Amino acid sequence: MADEGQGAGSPRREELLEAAYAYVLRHGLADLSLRPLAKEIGSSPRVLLYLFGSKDGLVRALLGRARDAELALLADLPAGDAAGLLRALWEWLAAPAHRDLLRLWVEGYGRALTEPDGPWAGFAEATVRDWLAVLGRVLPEPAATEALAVLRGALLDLLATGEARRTGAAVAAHVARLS
Amino acid sequence: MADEGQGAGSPRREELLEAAYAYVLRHGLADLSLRPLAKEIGSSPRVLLYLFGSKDGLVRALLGRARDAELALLADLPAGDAAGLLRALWEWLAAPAHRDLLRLWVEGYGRALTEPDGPWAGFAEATVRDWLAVLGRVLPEPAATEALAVLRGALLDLLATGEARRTGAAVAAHVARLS
DNA sequence: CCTGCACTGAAACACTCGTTTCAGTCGAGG
DNA sequence: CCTCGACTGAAACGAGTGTTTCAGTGCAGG
Repeated sequence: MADEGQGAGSPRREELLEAAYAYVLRHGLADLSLRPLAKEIGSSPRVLLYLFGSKDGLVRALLGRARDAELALLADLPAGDAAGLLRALWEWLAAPAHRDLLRLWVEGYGRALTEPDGPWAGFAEATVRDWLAVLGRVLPEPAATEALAVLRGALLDLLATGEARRTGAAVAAHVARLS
Repeated sequence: MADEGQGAGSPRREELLEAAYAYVLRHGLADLSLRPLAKEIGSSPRVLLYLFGSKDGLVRALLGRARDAELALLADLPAGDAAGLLRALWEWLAAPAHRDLLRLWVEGYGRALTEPDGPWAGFAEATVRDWLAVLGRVLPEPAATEALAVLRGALLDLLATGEARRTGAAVAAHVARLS
């Protein structure tokens, strides 16, 4: 990496990354600015640049942090049949507590599509692969891709309309046909 | 509207809007800036502000223009059964010629979720409603919401990975179960 | 003690941003 | 001719941007 800054694995860096991550969950990544961010997490632009190398480096670290949160979810899923897995995934996606993370996720996804260079590069494709790997263990193609599409599409619907009942019913209808 | 500028329906405005729309399809909306945009479409920031009132007014007009393109698609769809409709929709979504529009669409969707105020407001929900209205004519709930989810989810997958075969097969599998 | 190293504060640099001010140009209507 | 309104160019304004420079602090190991 050419942009990691000086304190690659330092504890102070982890600490600030965590605080910045919490900040970004609330404010989004789109018009992230160093001065307001630094002020709210009790740091300074100078220090963020020192620890992350550049703003792009910071954004990359934040995106990586978001992906870690996603991978953590996918890691400790109840190992069972496909229907149970999908139900667990949707329960997680629909939980209000995860809404901020998922909004951030959609934002990063959108940016990654329009700007294939820059810090977002590869973010969209990476999450598709991550999820497909999990679903591929319990479903053959094309059912895995279809299940992923249902979850992602229903999530977009839910985030935009807030209608948990309708979107939940659609996912349930899909799951019901699996068994 | 408080932000439409002076030349609400002028021909010059339509002309520049069209040029700006083409520009935005190529460059995305995220870091749109008046000076580079004006330069490339043969105008000036001064004029854009005059015709659209503010940058937000311009962005709103561009988002409206994108939605018009979407509504035009939904309007002249072959009236038939659900399976035929879904196949036609996916064919449109997967067409390389529409990729720029769809990327712009994802970007606007993401921004609308993270910034409920501002010019993006309502964009995400509006497109969900538009599509659901069309699908609701040939499919009952929860099948309509599910079909929308499959199309949207498969589209996200396709835009990120470029794998037309796999995503197309997933949509086809879903459609096949309808009849 | 002293040297090095991780870290930080203050201030400046060199932009770019949306927007405004002022001064026009041009063609149509009275 | 004259005026009015639509439209435009040049330049400036003030704020905010990522980043750099310089000058430190405080604490570890030799």
